[in-house]
Amino acid sequence: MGVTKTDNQQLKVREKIDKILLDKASNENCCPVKDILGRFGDKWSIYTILMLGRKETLRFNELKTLISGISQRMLTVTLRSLEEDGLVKRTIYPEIPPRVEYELTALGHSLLLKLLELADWAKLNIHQIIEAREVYAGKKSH
Amino acid sequence: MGVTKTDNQQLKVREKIDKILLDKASNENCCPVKDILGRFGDKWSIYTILMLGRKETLRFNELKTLISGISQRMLTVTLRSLEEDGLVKRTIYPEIPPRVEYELTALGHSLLLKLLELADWAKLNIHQIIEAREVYAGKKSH
DNA sequence: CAGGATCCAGCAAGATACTG
DNA sequence: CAGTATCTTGCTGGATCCTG
Repeated sequence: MGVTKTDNQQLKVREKIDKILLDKASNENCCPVKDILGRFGDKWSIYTILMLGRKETLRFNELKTLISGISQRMLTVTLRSLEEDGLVKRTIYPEIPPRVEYELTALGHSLLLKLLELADWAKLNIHQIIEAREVYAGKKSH
Repeated sequence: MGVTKTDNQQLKVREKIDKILLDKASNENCCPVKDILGRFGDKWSIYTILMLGRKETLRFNELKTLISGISQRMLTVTLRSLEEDGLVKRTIYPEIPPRVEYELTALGHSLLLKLLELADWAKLNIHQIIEAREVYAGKKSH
């Protein structure tokens, strides 16, 4: 034998990584992961997706109130990029005063689920990370 | 009845979101997800983690070669922040010429797995997203 | 009410030169 | 070899004013 279960897992992981890196080559200059993560790696996208996940639809100023600290411009920019990626649907009602409603698309909902999984990881390990940061800070000042 | 399976799923999702947002309140000013995502949402962290996932250990210049386009400074900064969070272990061998080896910690490996899951989502949906972008671009110029 | 346009500050990130 | 230090720049994101 000589091949443990851990070794096998390792091999699978490396295979997967290689696949992703291959995709990168086939695409222009960026692997999908990086592209996607780049999208919601910004300051507000995650909050926005989470907030939209809590209700069916939300209006612009409702979102602005829910996402504390966001500026008008950033909310507009964030919503536009999410809309552009097909994660958020924007519906304009030609009324006076104007009304615009935002909601997650099916794609947006499926991303939301993945984000929640990642959130679980984060919640599970946040203490380890914080601890590591303290250790690191301690070593630095030693 | 009147409560479909979809409704139940929706409720669970919203519950989960609420939990995350509560954590945000208990922490300083940031939910764990955002904190964590902020870390590897930058330009190079993901590549670095992926590359480190392919080998046991890697030296500074090996990494620099593997991650095409990264500058010396950015590699240093990226590795330091990953080390600070306890995702990467840095071992210095006091030789001449100096040798420094980097490897993923257990925590780093567990994050790698989650990143690969996200990568799967990205690979599965990248075409939908690209299509959405084209539709959006088409609408804009219409 | 929803958001477009503009201006500006601050930080992220690149290039270059130097060091233990 | 594996960085650090410094300078410079480009873009993110904020504030403000304006419009359909």
